[in-house]
This record gives sequence, C-alpha cells and structure tokens, in this order.
Amino acid sequence: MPELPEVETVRRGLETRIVGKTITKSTATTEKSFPNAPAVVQTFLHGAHIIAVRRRAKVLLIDLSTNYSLMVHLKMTGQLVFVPNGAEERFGAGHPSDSLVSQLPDASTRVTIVFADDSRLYFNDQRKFGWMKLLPTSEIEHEPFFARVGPEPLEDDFTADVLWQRLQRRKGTTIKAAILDQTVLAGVGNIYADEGLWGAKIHPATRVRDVSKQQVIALWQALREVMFLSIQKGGSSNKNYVDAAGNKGSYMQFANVFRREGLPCSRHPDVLIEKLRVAGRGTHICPVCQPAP
DNA sequence: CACTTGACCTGTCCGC
DNA sequence: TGCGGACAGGTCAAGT
Repeated sequence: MPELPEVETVRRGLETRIVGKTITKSTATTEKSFPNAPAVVQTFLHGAHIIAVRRRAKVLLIDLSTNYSLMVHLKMTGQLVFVPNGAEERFGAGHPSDSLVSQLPDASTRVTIVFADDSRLYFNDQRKFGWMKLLPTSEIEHEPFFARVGPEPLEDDFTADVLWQRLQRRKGTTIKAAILDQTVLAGVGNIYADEGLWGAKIHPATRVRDVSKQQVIALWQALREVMFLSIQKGGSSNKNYVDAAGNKGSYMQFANVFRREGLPCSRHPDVLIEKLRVAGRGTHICPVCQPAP
C-alpha cells in the first residue's frame, strides 16, 4: 500500500478538492470496507460538510462538520479517487498517459461518496484489506492504533536521537523489521525501508543491537530523504497506487533497489541488485553497499 | 514483553 | 492453454 509519501500525496490532492463540499449520500458494496451501521452513516455523514483532510502515519482523517471524522486506511491496494462530474465523466481523458483510472466506479469500488455538486469520491480496494469508518473526532486519539503509533518521521522534532531511542525497544530483531514497526516510527513500509537501508548502507537483516549510532544517523537521514523525494514525485506507483486525481506517482523511476533485482546498483555499475526475504517481506539490496552482517 | 508467523483478499505471474 | 503455488505497498491476532 500506500506508505507515508503516497498517503500524504492523496491527502494533499483531497484537501484541494473536497474541503468545503457537502456530502449528500454514500453507498457501500462491501460490508467490511465501511462497517458503520446505516443509521450512523445517515446521521453523521450524509449532510455533513468536509472541514479538513489530515494524515497520521498511513491513515487519512477526513473531519466533518458533525464532529465525526472518516478514518481511512488504504492498506495494500486502496485508492481514494475524486471524480469531478460523476459517472458520465470520462476520467483520465486528457490526462498524461500515466493515468490509471479510465472510468469509475469499477470492479474494485467498495464505497462511493456523492457530493452536492454531483462530484464523487470513490474508495477502491482490490484486496479488501483497507477500510474506512466513522467515529467521533474526539475519539481518534483513543483508537488503539493511534495510541501506540510512533512519531512522524518528516516532522522537525524527529531527530536521529529520537530514532535511536525508539529503536531500543526492538534490539533483538532485524533493522528492517524494526523500521517497519509502526510503533517505532510512523509511515515506513516495504519500499522506503529498502530504499532507506540502501541509502544508509545497512544490510536489512542486521540485528538492531549491531547497528551503530553512526549508522542510525545515516538511516535517519536516508529515510527522510527518500520520503521527501517521493512526496515531491507524487509517490510510488508499484501497481495499484494512484493519487486523489487518479494519477500515478513517479518515485519508482528514482528507486535504487526496490523492485530492481538483476539491475545494476547506481553506486556499483558492475554489481547487480539482489532480492532476498527479511522480516517476511521481499527485500532488495546491493550486496556490496550492504554486506551481510 | 519481544519476536515470528499466519491470516485477511483478489489478481497476476511463473513454472510445469 | 490450464493449473497450482508464490507473491504483492499493511496490520493484527495468535503462537513460541
């Protein structure tokens, strides 16, 4: 799924498109994608105005005038796509060739939200791992996930020292598993874990206790660099991901290891990127930059 | 508590 | 071409 840069890109796209709009109705085709009771949806979603679109970790928060919020997790294949003029609009026409969406709704559409001007927001999710739910805005901070999630890595107060401290709770596991752990820091997923570890020249299977302070500083810097760059490029479209306008991101053109097995390392043109399995996930390394621990 | 593995789903790709 | 298995951006529950 969408990791921090992709979710942030969606957030920015939605912010400019839906804030101020009024929701008139919604339909859900898959119970688990939007499990709230119909009465709750009727009372707190229909008729509400959009106040703000926020992000925490990989979760989107759409604040409503009813003092409820829509909490959305895209998981692996979720999309939130805004379409200006409803079903007749040929979406994607006139877009650059990188537009994935031709017409919505499609077979993966789980929820449709209709605004008063007949524009729509589609929640598409091929694998049905994602979900959206309504809850009182004041209860967000008490959600179990938010009560445990770690700091935002792109905030100014997220220093290398903070990362070092947060890693101490996972000394026995691999550095890759540790940075994927959302309670250590928020927002890193499989793509940026691999890219950050390559940037810091750390093998993903290195035990946290064996990672030096200097390496943690390099990792802190590399993770922030790759995620800032990815936001600039509109995120990574490995497969399903598109932004709020239905367009793909271009970060994968700048990736150094992710999904580049068999291709040369940009630091060592005669060395090929290898793929292995670490923390139960496909993992990509340069065997020279990142020697086995 | 720390750590690992399987489960949740659908679709695609790869080898036989 | 068909079919089985592995794998895919994330998180949780349950196991050790």
